[in-house]
Amino acid sequence: MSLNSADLEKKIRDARLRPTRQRLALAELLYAHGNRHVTAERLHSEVMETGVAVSLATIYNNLHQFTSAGLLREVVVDSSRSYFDTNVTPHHHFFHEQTGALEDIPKGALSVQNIPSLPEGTEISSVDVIVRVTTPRR
Amino acid sequence: MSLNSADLEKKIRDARLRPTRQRLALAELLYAHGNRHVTAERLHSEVMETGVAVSLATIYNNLHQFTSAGLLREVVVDSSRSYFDTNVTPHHHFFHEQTGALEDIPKGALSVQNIPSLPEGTEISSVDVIVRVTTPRR
DNA sequence: TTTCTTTTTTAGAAGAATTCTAATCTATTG
DNA sequence: CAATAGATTAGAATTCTTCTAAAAAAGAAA
Repeated sequence: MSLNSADLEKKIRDARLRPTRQRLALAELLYAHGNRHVTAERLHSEVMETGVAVSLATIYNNLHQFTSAGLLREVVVDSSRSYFDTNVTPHHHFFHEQTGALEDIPKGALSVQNIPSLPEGTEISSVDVIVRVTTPRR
Repeated sequence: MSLNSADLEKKIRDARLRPTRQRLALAELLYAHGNRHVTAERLHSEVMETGVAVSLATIYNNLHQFTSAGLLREVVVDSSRSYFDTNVTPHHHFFHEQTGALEDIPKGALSVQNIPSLPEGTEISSVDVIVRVTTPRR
């Protein structure tokens, strides 16, 4: 759950990336305190607050590199921005349509059954379930 | 399945919208020949091909107005563009990650079970399942 | 019809998220 | 250290979408 600097550096090295100041700062925010769902903008403002200057281009570069390396998973819930999830094990999501909050649905509970035959010549890459919720007004 | 001009005009009027030349042209493309999944750009180029000039702003306006009126449903599968589905009954989708093709999963087959308790104070707005598929190389 | 009101369309500007570019900088290797 | 491969950066560019304000078209009323 809680990774120290050495763990974070190993995680980055294992992904065949160099442990730069910027990457370590991002990894700290992403992995040092449990699972998270972040947008590029959110991560950018968080890292700036820590005092480590990281350009937005670097945020995007690293979100994508981490995703390719299997350290992050992109979750598509909103057509206007991308969310990245540090929990890369198979699981689904609650998405609050008003607040934009994304929350994991614990693995095991929800199940998807009877997926019909796939389009000719294809194989499943993933099955994503989004339970969209709202707070009803009164 | 196949709607004629009178049907299309009624559909538009029932949504309390005026049957303008542009709306009729869009409705024709969307509803006259079975269910479809379209992006704004695709619909724009299709309508231009028919010879009816419709600005992109109008395409977006109408996709949203149709969606609010329950004539279309927005399907979020790709963070870079919006897809609109003319099938507004509850159902799920196959999404081909390489081609961008979106395909309905017939209702009835697939089922989602054991949705755990919702975040405090919320209610379900919709449950969306996307089965992402790929064509394996070779 | 003619006129009046409301809705719709439009071009183009503006906005937001993301990607690109090409120069500079840094981590690693020898 | 020096060389080099990889990383970061500012800012420009791109893409998709929304906004703006003015002109056009539709519906209602007389």
